[in-house]
Amino acid sequence: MIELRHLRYFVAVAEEGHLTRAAGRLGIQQPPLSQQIQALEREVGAPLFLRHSRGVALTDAGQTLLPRARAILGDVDGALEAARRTARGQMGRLAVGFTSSAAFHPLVASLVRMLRQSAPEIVLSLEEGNTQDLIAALRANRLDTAFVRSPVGQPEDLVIEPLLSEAMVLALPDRHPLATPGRRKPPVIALRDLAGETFVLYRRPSGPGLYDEIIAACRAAGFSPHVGQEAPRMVSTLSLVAAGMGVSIIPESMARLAGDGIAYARLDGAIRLEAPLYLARRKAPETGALSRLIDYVRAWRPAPAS
Amino acid sequence: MIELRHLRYFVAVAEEGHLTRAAGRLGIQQPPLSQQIQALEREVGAPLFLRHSRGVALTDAGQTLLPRARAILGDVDGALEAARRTARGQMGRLAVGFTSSAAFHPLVASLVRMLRQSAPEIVLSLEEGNTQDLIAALRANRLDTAFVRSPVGQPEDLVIEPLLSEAMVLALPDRHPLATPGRRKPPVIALRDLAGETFVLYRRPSGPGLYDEIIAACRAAGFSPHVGQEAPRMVSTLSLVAAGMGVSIIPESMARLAGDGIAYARLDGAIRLEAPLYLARRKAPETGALSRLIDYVRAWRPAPAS
DNA sequence: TAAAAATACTCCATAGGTATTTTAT
DNA sequence: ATAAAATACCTATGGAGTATTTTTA
Repeated sequence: MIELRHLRYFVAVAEEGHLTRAAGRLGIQQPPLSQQIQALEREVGAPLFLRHSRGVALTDAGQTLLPRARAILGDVDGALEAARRTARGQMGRLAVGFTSSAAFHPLVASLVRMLRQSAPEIVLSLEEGNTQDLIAALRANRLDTAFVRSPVGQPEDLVIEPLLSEAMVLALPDRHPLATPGRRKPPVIALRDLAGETFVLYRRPSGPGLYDEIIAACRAAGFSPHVGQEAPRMVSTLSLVAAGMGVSIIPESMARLAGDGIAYARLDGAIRLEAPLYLARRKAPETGALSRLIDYVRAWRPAPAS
Repeated sequence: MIELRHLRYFVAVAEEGHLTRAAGRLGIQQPPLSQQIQALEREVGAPLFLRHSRGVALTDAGQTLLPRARAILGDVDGALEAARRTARGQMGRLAVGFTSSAAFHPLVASLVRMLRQSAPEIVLSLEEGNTQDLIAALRANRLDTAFVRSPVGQPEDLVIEPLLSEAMVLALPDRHPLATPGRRKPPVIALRDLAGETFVLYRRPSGPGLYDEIIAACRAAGFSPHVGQEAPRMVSTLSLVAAGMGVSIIPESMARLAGDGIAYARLDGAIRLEAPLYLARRKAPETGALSRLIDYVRAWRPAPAS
């Protein structure tokens, strides 16, 4: 059975044109080298060298083999090095999912920037979806990790790690009486002032979420909100708000989506409305690129002036 | 030091997802396989498999390595097979030289056709030159073999093997009184009828050759030929004949170059004028493609109706 | 508890070392 | 006569085998 040793020895002999010198270079004696070359020739079924009294020269078969042997030895080194880089998280593929609202968070944007820059050999595939779908994709190994907004409990096979929590803000049509377009800083509005408003809210397909929290906060502020429209995705609420269908309460990071026709206001209420961000992943030991991502998002802090 | 064995075992384990099953497939026991995989992981510096209680699964590093390992194992097989094909003369490169007069011989044409057809992986390089240059190129390893017309003695380092000998024919301008354009078969002309003609002859840069033979044959026929022009290459004599500068005596195979303005005639004389064809090569053991060529030209016989 | 991998040890095949012979110029 | 490769023989590393333990679901 042929081994890399045979190819290493063959290349050395071809380069030296001399068994004894090649043996020296390889750190072995001439007789075992002679035997290994003979074993290789037996495997090939034809001589690779012509024996002269001043050394050896490649036969045609040897000339054919030499560049291929060199390439194989280089490929082996390259393959091992690629595996090492992958283990170090400098290479590989990483499938990251996120809910539509997380897509606008500066953490996600800066993560992508960091990976592109410091580990360009990582093939990043980003996938947007609702929390349900993302969790299913994680379980099906179609994603390595996902940024989600709802805790989803703590399933046996997954780790749902809280990363940060951000304030929620009020989004309202810019022609709305509560919007004050002239001002630089967003106004602060008390939650109870929204008692008469129509709300446009994102509702998770199943289970509790921000929806329930918002309802609860309004109740605590003394009114039961009138929900005029429920949106299937958090981004769609913004379109509906811009269209004047009502007001909405959204994570602060989405306010950077300063689309036409929308104004934002800070909220003041009895219950502070917070939108948490979680990182979900399988319990299986994180590998390479993923642990790099985890390290990064754990250490991440919002840029001071943003 | 990593060996192909490690890669073979790695691929088997990756494909089976199970050390014990992979060991069965490889015809070894599980413990040594476990050790070899560990040795590979030590070499890589990172685990390639995640051990579960139902088998093993590839890590990211393992996933990176797997296609590369497969490619390497395939390349090794391919390299050995290429060497074998080269040894069999089905592959490789072959540099063949020939004098300008041999270029038109059907043997050379059929040789090229045979190689193109039955061994397309042989890269043929053809080079034309005078005998001197061809011999020098052979010695300098720039050619593997050459078809020449003059014996050049039998140098120590070369083998000059006679292949065949062909009749020489008379080439004369087609308006010449001896030319009889109406006839299908070339006329037979006695050498002594050329006593009054002007000859255009190819003369080797050094040493004797066809030139001397032709002069000798004319003398035997009772006259000393009047040489009007000497040409540096045999093909050039034909141009000169076509231009009416005189008549020439050329190998039969060149008569197929039926250029405008030239007629051919068979010769009858006291000395039969023959043009031999030799194959020259180095004494070094012929390899692969060359021995294929040699076998072919030795066995070659002119096609019956040509 | 069961299934699989890892460890501990033993053995032997063979890579590699030493001494010598053969070969080719 | 010399330089190099091949052969013969010996040694010992490590690959593979057997028995057992450890690990994890």
